[in-house]
Amino acid sequence: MENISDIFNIDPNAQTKAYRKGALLQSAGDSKALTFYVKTGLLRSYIIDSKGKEHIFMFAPEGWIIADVESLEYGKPVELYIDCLEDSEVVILEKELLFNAEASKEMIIKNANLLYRRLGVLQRRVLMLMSAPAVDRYEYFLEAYPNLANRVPQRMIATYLGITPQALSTIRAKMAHS
Amino acid sequence: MENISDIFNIDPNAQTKAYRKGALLQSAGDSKALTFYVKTGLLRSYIIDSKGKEHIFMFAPEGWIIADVESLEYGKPVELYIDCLEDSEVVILEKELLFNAEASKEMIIKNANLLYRRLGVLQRRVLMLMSAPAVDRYEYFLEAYPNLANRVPQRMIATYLGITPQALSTIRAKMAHS
DNA sequence: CGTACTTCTTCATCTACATGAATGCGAATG
DNA sequence: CATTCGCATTCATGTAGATGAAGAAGTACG
Repeated sequence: MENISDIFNIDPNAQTKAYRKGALLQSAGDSKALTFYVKTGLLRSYIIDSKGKEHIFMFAPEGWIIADVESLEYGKPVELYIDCLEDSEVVILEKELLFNAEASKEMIIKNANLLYRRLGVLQRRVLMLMSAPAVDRYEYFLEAYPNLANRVPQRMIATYLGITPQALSTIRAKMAHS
Repeated sequence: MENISDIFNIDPNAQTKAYRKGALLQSAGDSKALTFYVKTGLLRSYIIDSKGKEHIFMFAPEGWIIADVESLEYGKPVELYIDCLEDSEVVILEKELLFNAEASKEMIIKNANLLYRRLGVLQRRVLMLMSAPAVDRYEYFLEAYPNLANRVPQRMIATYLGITPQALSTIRAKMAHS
């Protein structure tokens, strides 16, 4: 996750919509996946698995873009819920806007490079999930997103890391004792 | 993982290098991360964790591109090993070629969209690693990459799924019994 | 042909983390 | 102010998958 603010040909005067904390912007099963640019506030995307458990895919603070890319790109049913963790102002984007032919070449290259960086972030995420124990994933999260740790509840950090809130609690307890 | 062949402004006459099965093309600790386009054969990228265990990040059959994107984009030390699972012909790319200003706008848009699709694939991978049990991940792998399952030894599929070869063996035994 | 090597499998044991329940606490709400 | 509710914590128990060892079968190579 790196900041992709003021990019993606986003018209700073584009019409924004305001949502209250807790508002649900997209739901699994929706007919069409949307793309949101976050001007202010904080969004998250997550799935609910077959046992009813939440798993957070990503957080999107101001300047970020968040979407169900798999659904957008492969036409699969929408699977990611997207909601507000804080009061937020967002712009709803058409996916085609990101790389449309009207944009300047420089802008497209800029956007493409940002996507490429996202790949780097996801590479890290996959490798951590496969190879690192929960405590290491937590420490990496704290380093990589220090401000987020203060804005989101522990239980959400836990489901982002792929563990339960209880497990995170004991990890934190152990870390405090040393 | 979808096919990204004949894209990425790859000159079909570009000079290719031939490598034998088992050849190591990139190693953790290398000073500069490389990008490989696979013309024929099969490559993989993987890390070796602190306990000496391998974890495969991805396979790259003919037509694919493979690289340590995190190192390329964030200037981090090279962490991914890349080697040949079959005799292969590859083209070594400069990263800048992907989105350079000389390429046509259409080509850049094409490339950017391919990157976007890769994001969709990685989204799926992360969600599976977080929420799905090993047996589901294996079944998804078989569906998504049916031909790879025949070209790659079980133990590598296991480390791609994030489990041990023993665990995969018992999963397969159970699946055969039903 | 025999030896070595790799892959796959099975089993016994161990461990990281999940699950479920109980408690305390602070913030929101009437 | 009292009540509720969400969040974090702790504990007792359960389980998916790891670990380590050992054997069977296939393959490479002298």
